[in-house]
Amino acid sequence: MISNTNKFEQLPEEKQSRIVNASISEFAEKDYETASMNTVVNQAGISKGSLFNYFKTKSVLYDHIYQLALGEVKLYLRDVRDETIDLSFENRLSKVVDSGVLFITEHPRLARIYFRLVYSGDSPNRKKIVNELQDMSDDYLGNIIQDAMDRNELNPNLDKSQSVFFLDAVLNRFLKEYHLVMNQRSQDTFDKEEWVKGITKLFTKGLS
Amino acid sequence: MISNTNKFEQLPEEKQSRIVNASISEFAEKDYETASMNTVVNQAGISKGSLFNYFKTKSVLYDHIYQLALGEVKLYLRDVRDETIDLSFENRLSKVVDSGVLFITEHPRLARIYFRLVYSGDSPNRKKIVNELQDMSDDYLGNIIQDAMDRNELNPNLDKSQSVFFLDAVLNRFLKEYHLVMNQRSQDTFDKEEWVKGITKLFTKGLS
DNA sequence: ATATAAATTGACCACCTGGTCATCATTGCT
DNA sequence: AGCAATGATGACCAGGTGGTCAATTTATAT
Repeated sequence: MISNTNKFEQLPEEKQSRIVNASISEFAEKDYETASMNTVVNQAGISKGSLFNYFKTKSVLYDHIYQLALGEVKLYLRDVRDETIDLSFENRLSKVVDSGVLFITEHPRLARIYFRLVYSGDSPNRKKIVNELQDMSDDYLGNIIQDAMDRNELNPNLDKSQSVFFLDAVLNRFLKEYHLVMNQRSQDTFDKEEWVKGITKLFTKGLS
Repeated sequence: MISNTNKFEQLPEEKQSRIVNASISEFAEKDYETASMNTVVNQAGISKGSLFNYFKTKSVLYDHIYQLALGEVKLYLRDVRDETIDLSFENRLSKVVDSGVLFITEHPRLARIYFRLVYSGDSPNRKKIVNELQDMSDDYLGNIIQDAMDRNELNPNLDKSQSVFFLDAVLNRFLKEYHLVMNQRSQDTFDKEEWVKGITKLFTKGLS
């Protein structure tokens, strides 16, 4: 018995997914402190003792769910990175936004957990996790910017880490807004292409 | 007895400020659900019954504190708007950042409550409050951008609301980061001027 | 079929929450 | 001084929390 989640991973898949599903829903709906283990066990249709047998504490369960979400995000990021190496900065940026939008559409609850995590919440290990995400984003966007600088699409004398910060800020905020609009089911008034154009223009030419 | 907080406002100022102080600390440290009225009464040195006499519910107390914070923010915004009407977009932006930095420095706990509120949290009336703040920001930054467009400092064909969105995203994220760095007392490595320069450059000329 | 081991259960625990209200203390008025 | 009214108190309440564990069910091996 090496891993904490070993007991859980040896469960029949159907039971696993019932538990994961219930946990995702609960952690998406309420923040860490407010999320209830009782709700999880009821929704999953298992007993409380079992859940605490599979995951020693609430914090361990949260960590498991978070790792799932992170893994999923990484898949999307890897894909879009590989598929856009040869594109211009503008086109690449556009694809990155698309990928974020797609993730939110396909995994709205995971997106919600993500936004909860980065934008506040008192999840355990929050600092560690946020730093981890920050490093990932810095690395990811840093590469895209560096490539564009190498091709003279962006000013090669840029403060790279600052530029990454700005890019990250705008992308994250945009995706957060998109997530919100999606959840309110009023996406009709939301012209994604117009926004993508605006973002790329801002970063290439500014507002003047 | 018209207002809900009337009883509270008739208290001796010293007692009022003890209660306000304790409340600010508690709501700054924990989010709404987790913040404890017991902690507030202990810290303020009053009895529980009294607190619930002054503020009928936790939510009413929170609202009172939030209104205080909002009022304070508005003072800063009004000041910087009035003082910078004649400045160029760049200089004006710089002053806005300065003002935000000053607010965070002088009211770190209120800033924390603010960030908690906008970036997540399940405060009561959250949606209403966030919309209120959003409108305020839209109005405020919208004016600055409009002025710059009128002077041909920014492209007059800009999508204004989009530009406001971007500006708001970057400014907020920057201030959030600044607030974080301040709280870790490691501001030595933080070159504010360099960041202000970077922000104004991004919005005027982009990254190329 | 039986004995053993492993998995599952839910009543139960100590603790904390927002909120109440009978009781007591203080004040102001005559 | 005595009375009334108002203010302050904290024990108390119902309800919820994360977590435990003796007892029971289920699976395995012979």
